[in-house]
Amino acid sequence: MAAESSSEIILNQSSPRCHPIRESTAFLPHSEEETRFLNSLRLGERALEAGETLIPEHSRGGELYTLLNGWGFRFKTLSDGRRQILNFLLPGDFIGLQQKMDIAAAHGVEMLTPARVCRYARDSLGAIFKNQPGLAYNIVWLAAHEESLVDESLLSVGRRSAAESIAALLITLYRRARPLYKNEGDGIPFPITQQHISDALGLSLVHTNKTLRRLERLGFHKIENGRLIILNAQAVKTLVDVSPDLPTPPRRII
Amino acid sequence: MAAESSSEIILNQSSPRCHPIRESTAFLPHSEEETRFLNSLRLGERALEAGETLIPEHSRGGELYTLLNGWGFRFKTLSDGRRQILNFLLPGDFIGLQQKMDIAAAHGVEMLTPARVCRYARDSLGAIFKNQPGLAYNIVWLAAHEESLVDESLLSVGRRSAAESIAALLITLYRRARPLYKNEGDGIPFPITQQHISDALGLSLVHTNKTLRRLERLGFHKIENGRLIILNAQAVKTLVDVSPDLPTPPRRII
DNA sequence: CGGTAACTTGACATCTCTCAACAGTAGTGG
DNA sequence: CCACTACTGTTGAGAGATGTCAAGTTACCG
Repeated sequence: MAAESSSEIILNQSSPRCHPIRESTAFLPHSEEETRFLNSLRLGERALEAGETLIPEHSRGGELYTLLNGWGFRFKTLSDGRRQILNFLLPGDFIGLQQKMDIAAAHGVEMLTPARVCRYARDSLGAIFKNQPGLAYNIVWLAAHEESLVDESLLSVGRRSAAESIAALLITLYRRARPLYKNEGDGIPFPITQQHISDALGLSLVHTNKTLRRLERLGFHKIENGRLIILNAQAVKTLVDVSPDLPTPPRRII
Repeated sequence: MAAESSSEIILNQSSPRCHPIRESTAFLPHSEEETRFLNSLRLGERALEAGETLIPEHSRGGELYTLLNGWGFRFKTLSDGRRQILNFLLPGDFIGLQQKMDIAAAHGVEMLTPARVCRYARDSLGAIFKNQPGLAYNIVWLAAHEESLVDESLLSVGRRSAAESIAALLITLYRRARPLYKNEGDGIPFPITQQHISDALGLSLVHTNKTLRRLERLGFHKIENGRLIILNAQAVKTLVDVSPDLPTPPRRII
């Protein structure tokens, strides 16, 4: 993650603009009208620091956000502190749907890096559904896609060995992030600690470390200077048999 | 599950009707117009046998269904046969969204009991989004709610012990199913084998059996004659700290 | 230069898995 | 009516993967 201004500023100008995601070719475009409509719903940006909580774990009916910049994750914790990361959030992801719908057992959201989110008005969902069926469709697409990520994670945690799980996670993150950072040379930014990997895969920190080192010694990947590089994608794919690449660019609300 | 006619019949009359879910008070009602609109999209029912596959694992762009009757589950498998059940499907659940949206890595769907589903026309999603924002909203609600089930399952598999996971699963199923079977006396129908529990929680069959027996000996629950009864809900809740009950009745597309 | 967070590594404990055998039940066909 | 098969459930014994504890090391930051 490039360093980003992280002062806690909430822009709320007369015409609140959210500076768009850089690599917009990575996403399906909106129509003129959709863009205009979304502009009218924006409350402006909010900047967050690394480690900051965007949504507390048991909140209800909060705001809706699109992640413009930076990484985060969704999580749940048990009363004794055990934590499970549900999935990682990358630029373009839509945040807060479950809370908005007052679904019980909603998760928390925390940032991994300094980040900017675009805030949407409280009744945006209703407005989008009434007036912009195309955008509403995007929202379901995003929800269904996020669920598919959790599905994949559940498959890992439930049925893959530690090494397979970790390899699958690295590959999945690489695939999701790579299109966003095409212009930055090899690999992707990797602001995730071993503790995060542990919490995402239901492993202990120690075992995660040992397995990660083993994969690195075997030449599968390299993590250095906060970047992840996949060195032997073919071998990793053989090891983990992940599903094939996405055929179409992801949708978005921004 | 009561025995159900399970001949492979596809009704496709001039005015295809789907016999509604019995206990409709368990769901949020539709408006007159919404009901009329849904009627126009229905292709009729399809009856399935226990064990039958409704959606094969790597299919794309299939039909959409609402489960009227009977239970099923979503699943993924690895190439060597290891299987993970993602969540269980109960009457009222909406099926096939990920496939419809051509999201890679979609799951399969299989029935646990004889079941009836209501089939919807191929372009129903678009029609609903264009014309019935309220129903479109229901679809996102259903998608977000299903994701919250997977979230909870991931928390179990990742961070709970075998006993905690199993107890949490039993409670969650009980809570979901109980409103549907209020008129049947105690407990809920329980068409789930120990192998299914294993595959849902990432456990071995043997360990599942031993843990289940232990919980039963401890007086937490009872499974007999294909029904599940929770005997000591308070104790189980203490053991697993699941989230509080849903505040509102679930939505539906039917 | 001290202090904190992240990362490493070894030794040992334990939960869960695998293997193996058997019991109960339902369906099937002779 | 009885074998026969298939599926589900049950239990014990030993093996293996992963967790826990403990002790550093490295990197970063004020």
